[in-house]
Amino acid sequence: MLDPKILRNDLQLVAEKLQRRNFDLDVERLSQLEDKRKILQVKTQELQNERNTKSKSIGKAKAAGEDIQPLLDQVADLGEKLKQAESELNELQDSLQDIFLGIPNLLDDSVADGKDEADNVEILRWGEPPQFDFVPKDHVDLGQNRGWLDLESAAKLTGSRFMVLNGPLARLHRALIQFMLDLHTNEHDYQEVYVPYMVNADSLRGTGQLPKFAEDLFALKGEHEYYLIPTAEVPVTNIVRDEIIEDDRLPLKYTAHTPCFRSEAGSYGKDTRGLIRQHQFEKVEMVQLVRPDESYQALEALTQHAETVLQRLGLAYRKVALCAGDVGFSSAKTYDLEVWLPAQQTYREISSCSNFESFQTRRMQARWRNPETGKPELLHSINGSGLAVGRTLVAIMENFQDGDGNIHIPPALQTYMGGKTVL
RNA sequence: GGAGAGGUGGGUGAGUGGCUGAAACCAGUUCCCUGCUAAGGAACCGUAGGCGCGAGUCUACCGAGGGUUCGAAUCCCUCCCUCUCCGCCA
Repeated sequence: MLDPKILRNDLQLVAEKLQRRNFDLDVERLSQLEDKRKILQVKTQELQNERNTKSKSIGKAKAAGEDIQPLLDQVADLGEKLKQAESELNELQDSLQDIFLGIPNLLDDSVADGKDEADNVEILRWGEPPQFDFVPKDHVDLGQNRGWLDLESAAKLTGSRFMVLNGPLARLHRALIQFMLDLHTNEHDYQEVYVPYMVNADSLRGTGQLPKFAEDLFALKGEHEYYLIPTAEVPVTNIVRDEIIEDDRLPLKYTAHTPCFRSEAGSYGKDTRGLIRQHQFEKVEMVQLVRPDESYQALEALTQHAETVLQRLGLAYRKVALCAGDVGFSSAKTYDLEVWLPAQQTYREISSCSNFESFQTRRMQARWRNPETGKPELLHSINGSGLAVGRTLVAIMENFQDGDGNIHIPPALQTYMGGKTVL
């Protein structure tokens, strides 16, 4: 959510900035509602004031043993008027809130203009895409040839966009998770957390998935209104919801491995082959909660932490800064890391690292106590994948295959594979 | 699932219809005293919002939402959560 003060005072400016994302803000309607709100709020508060004062004087009169009936008569119709004013005001504030919750974050000035992913800005490339003296297979062929990947069973068990892994591939998948968690906790100073895989609606509102993106989520049936998490970002960031963090605890750096569940509504026909786009996938996530003036520095560092995973594995990748049209709803600035996939002869997203500034923390009232002012102020939140495990598995299979259908295990993972060097 | 207890400001914890936005203590900030890494004293010290150039002033908030009342932290209802005991269980 944007700062309501900016929305009140600089509505026109906000609208202009949002144009960069192709978001049309209904300035007219918003300022009309806002004007109405002001009038109604003043009126309501005046009525409340009147009620409070009169009630107090009734209390005093009663204590003094006076007849309070005349005073009671005075406030006879006040209650009705007040009740109506209050409910009108509530209604108005609810609709303002609905509008506010639907407005995306303002972009950082460094974000380039652009319409879609074609306009993203490449920052760097790392590593050389491998050269093969044979036609490289894709991960589906590689996996199915050895019986490691069983999509038929997954379809039987559940449906499309799920996977069953067997034997060594299942182990490699697990090894990747351990490797990533160890790297971030041992070398990057993150605290590992284990969190629920189901969350309530408040948490999803906090990080921005609700109310606007409900169709991307799996909602549970039953007595609880719970949702499967689409990313660890949701439970981990919401740890600080409604909290005031003392300065000496900052920055908070969390890492967590969780499954992620996405309905992938609206992506029909996209990436239907293989493991690139699944309803359920594993991810190791990094989340930081930092002082506002440190958040862009933290974004660079966090992105670097994700890059380190790729570098240690020896996977070629490129880093791109998303353009205005491609940055997500809640983010002010986003870097994507894209790993080289030989079968597709292209770079594919494997990590997304964003600075949300105070967009999420305002929704969840996550604050810190600024020692300079002594006052609670909003934190900034940063997160990024480090990395998406399923896609990393795909990248390893495809990049480290040989002509005989073997997968060579990167040295960094070998200790996690019991010393094995080849799958 | 059954029985009971409870949810109050950054923390601990009083408060059972008006004088309580909330005692006291701890933490914090400022000042005083003290010639020294101690101790003592005083003042300030919740969050959000409205109006006002401003000093200021008004409103809301005591788990959440309803209700009763001129008036609710306090009474009633529903829900959520925590703790204790019993049952069940990976």
